[in-house]
Amino acid sequence: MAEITIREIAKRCGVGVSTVSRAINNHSDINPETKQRIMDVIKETGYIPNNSARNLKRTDAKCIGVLVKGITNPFFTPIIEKIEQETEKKGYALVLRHVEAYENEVNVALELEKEKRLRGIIFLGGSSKHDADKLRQLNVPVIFATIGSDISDNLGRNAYSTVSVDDAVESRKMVEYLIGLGHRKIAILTEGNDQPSIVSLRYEGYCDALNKHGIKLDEKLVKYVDRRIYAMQNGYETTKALIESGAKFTALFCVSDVLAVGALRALADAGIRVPEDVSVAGFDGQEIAQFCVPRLTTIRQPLADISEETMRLIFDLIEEKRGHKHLIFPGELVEGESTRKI
Amino acid sequence: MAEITIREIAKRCGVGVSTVSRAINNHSDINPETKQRIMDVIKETGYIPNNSARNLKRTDAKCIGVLVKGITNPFFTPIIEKIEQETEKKGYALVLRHVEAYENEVNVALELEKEKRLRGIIFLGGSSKHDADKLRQLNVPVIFATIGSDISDNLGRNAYSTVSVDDAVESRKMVEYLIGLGHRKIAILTEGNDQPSIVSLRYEGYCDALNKHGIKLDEKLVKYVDRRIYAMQNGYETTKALIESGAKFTALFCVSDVLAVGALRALADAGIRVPEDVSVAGFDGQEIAQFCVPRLTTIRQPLADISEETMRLIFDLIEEKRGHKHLIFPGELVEGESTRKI
DNA sequence: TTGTAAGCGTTATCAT
DNA sequence: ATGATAACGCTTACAA
Repeated sequence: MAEITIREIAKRCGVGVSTVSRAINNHSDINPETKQRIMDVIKETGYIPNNSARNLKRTDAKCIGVLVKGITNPFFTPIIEKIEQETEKKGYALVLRHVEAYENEVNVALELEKEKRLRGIIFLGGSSKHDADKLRQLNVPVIFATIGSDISDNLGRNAYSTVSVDDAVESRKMVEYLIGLGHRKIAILTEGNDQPSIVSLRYEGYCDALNKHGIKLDEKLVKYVDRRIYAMQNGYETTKALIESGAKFTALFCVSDVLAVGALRALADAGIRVPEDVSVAGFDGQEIAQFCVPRLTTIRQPLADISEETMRLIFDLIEEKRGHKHLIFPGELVEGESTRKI
Repeated sequence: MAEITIREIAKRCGVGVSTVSRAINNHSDINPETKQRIMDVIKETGYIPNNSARNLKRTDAKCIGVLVKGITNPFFTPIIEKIEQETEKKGYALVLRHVEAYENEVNVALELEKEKRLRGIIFLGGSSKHDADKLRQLNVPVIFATIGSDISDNLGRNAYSTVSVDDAVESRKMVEYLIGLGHRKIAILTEGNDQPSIVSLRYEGYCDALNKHGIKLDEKLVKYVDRRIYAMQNGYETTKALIESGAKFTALFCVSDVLAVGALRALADAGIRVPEDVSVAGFDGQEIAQFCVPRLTTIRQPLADISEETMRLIFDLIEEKRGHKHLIFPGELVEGESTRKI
């Protein structure tokens, strides 16, 4: 069965292909009756325009691309929803693209920009460190949302924007909060910091806080999760290992809420009460934090602000109203039921 | 800055465009030295082939498409991972496409099939009821995974495949389990069943079970969640309303684990102990079910089997080894700590 | 092994 | 308001 094309529709309607194109694309310079006739035939035949051909020819596609590393992470859900809303409001189309863990998001963006004629690109998730030159190969504005970056790097500073919390600062905030509650033996569940990442910044904040308060970093209280398994499971097993190691701790700081959920379960299984025996804190402020038992003390990222400013910024950049910016929003320490004064 | 094209590369290398194309696509009929020279220039210039142009011309793209409604639903994560693995193993490329809630997934598929020259399509999430004629417009094999359907419909039966659990049967299994534990006043948290969906099948199973055991359906125990808000919040609020309605119940069956998590929290807030005062059951067997406190009794969907068979089937269909099938796998009732005998 | 040229299915330009 | 026709950037016969 031969694919039906615009030519075929034109033939059946007894009009030229450009007229059909006009009908499809809602151009004004077309007789409404002709248009109706064409639309009828299109519906009848089930004709669907080929997007590859359209993208190839089209120059003015108002399209913004969102590349998400870890798209199944519910953390991104509210951000994506906001992006969708604002994009539509501006009359732009959205291309949401999932980036595999092993893929380099900038490479994917490079491809997608050409394929879809993107006008702007938003990165969610993934690395916080990118080659500025490569970034500049993207001929359209680029924003990293919820991914802070090393903006002391003057080369990179003007190659892209960032809208995020300061992960190191927020992390320190949480650890200082725990210290303020009287904790000195504070364990941490973090990821391997072989790559520069948000998580390594959170680990940094932990170290800073301890340091500032004259608490010596105890290697035995630093546990790295194995990235390869799902996060809750990860948090569970690593916490179990921590407990079984016999190391003494009165608080456990997890670099994400999801890890913390696993930790809560592991502690419960070991008969360790939260917060009576051990305080537990998370990071992110995901939905689960306020629904788990006990509710989790966490750093809530201001996702509404972040998404809003991201959208404002991307359109300003597209319209060349201003240059690249690095916006930092404060996180909010939400006290749950998982921490207590000792 | 003019986009760099294959012509430009050819010119710079002093070769024809087809030679460059050969280099890019790893064709064998090319001098390794020429190829190397070309690849060097490509790297140097940062040239990236335009995918729209490639897809337009290409006829043999070995590509399978996965359309996911609700891609941020972690339920799909393990399935998608399996699909990725198997697709790669077969030397196929994967096009993962997010379908908006308001979009019709079949329409999106129709577009994508042409754009990307798909050879097969897998649907995850979304409606279980589709127009068979429209489905047949897709010229490639179609499978609905984890979405059972009304296969008594003879027209549709041969237009697509399904690989799933029988949601009505599994749901009945769970409710009968609760009945077996001595519960008679069993409330349910479900979605509005205005649309034919998986959830409506689960509700059906609930009714069947009650009916079979001579328990009259009590409208006051049937609570519909408001779809528009996030699921846990949804489960929380609806359960709260149920509690405040004053209706008496000893068990609460939630049509998804995520709803159940919200329910657990609402019960805890009301000072109702689980499972001592009320038993709670979920559905799906998501990761959270085994990490929440108390662990959730749920129906675990055999996602490994489902994904495996889906992949086997799609390739068989592509290679025309066999026709459409409707595979049903049994779910597993996992006893957690959230239910008890009364 | 390599180059030339003809499409792929659209949209944009330019006549009419 | 409409129709030819030339791109868009690539792959793939077909020639050389």
